[in-house]
Amino acid sequence: MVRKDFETYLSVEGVRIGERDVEMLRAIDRCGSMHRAAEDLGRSYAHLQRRVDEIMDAAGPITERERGGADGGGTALTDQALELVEQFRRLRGAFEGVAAVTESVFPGTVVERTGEVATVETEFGRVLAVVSDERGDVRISVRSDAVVLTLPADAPDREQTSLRNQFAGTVRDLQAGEAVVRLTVELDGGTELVALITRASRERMDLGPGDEVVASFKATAARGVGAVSDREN
Amino acid sequence: MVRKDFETYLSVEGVRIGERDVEMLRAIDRCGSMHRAAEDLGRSYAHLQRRVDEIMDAAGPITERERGGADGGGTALTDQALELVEQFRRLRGAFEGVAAVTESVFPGTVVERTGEVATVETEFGRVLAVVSDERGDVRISVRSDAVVLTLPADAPDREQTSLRNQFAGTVRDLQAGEAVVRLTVELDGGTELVALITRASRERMDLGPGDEVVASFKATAARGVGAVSDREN
DNA sequence: ACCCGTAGTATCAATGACGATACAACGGCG
DNA sequence: CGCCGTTGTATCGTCATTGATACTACGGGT
Repeated sequence: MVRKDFETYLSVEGVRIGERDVEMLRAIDRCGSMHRAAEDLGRSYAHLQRRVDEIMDAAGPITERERGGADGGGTALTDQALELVEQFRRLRGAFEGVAAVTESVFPGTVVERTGEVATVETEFGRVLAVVSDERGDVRISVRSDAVVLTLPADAPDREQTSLRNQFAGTVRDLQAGEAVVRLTVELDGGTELVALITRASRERMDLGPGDEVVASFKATAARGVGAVSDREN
Repeated sequence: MVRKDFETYLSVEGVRIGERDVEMLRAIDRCGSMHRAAEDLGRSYAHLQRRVDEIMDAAGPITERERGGADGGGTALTDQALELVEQFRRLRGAFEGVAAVTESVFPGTVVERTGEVATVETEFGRVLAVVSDERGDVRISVRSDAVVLTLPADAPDREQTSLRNQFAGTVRDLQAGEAVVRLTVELDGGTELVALITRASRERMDLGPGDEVVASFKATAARGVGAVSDREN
């Protein structure tokens, strides 16, 4: 089975700060010196030091270094460096979220567009989605953690919310995890849309197979990509 | 300024299929033979062929090849390969969405947790968020494309929807793009939450600075990461 | 029988990343 | 003054990736 995978980077001034760099910065922070950090990570001091300099050149004052003295000196990270590390971890966390989540995919046709947002005709109705530059036939993919379920009686007025895409359906499958429940909702035309909601939400709404629900998602949570084959023959 | 960056992969049987591989597959599809694909991409046939074999070993029948004949033979992609390419593009699209979107970050403290979902105490109230394994002080980051805005009069009943996190606030800043508007909402305690909604949504709801709104987001759209420094001293 | 463009394989060279090693400079302390 | 653990810098060897090159095998046309 294919697994979604990724690598995270923060690019600044042409330098890409990756996982390895962040581990390096954390080791320096932890150890208080680049020598001990290098030893701790099992890598050479020379290249570690050179890499820190490269990052400093691009990203600004990331370290404060002292040499000589009773303890021989040392290197400390600046707050700016810690902020960088934290930003990296937030970004990686967001990517992990994408990689961990299943998505629902269905075909459609772009019928209108304004900038990046397009109206796509599908089997179950019109969907607003982010479509970068394709036109014609596309496949829409909706992150299942972006799908909001509402009981039909309480469905918000379409005019009064930024939740543009709303579709009625019935709950089919239900897989309970430790904290999160994976619900499959069948829309018109038989299209299946997966929604990820917390266990507590499912219990409060008392959802189960056969129940009618309204599934909603924002236009910015739906993305369209075009057909793939450019075959010449 | 730092830019969010990433590389996308699909891993199958220990082989990581990346951007370069997908470009290779598309070139084969486009050109009809590996030789012409190699030339088209400006890379050597030998390694391209070897790489295709590696991917075939891992991912199954990706190509159908013929040699000899009037045209000398050629290589075609199977539907399975096209599906793989499309899956890659969908994944990359999802990552692009994450990288393009701004996020709102605010500090909080984990007060309770069930599996990956934690209740986090913040300046403006309790937030349900996905927190992998941290405890104590964390920073919550909310993707701004996951924030749903509703007019207070029409705010959905908390009990009847899977939108767990709801906070009242007032619109402060408003930056209009071509198709998408970036709204800053000030919550209790002065915390600022950024929401990305379509231009049409903003017009329909007639939102502007000073207006009261309810900002909502799902627990699965909020992620917490722990403090970064493990300093020993 | 030969030609041609393809698939398939083996081998060498260039490149880049990185560890290993060596050495100078620094500065408080005994 | 010399010791020590740092920060810096330069150089060399190793390894992995990949382009370059050369070769064989294939099979339908001419």
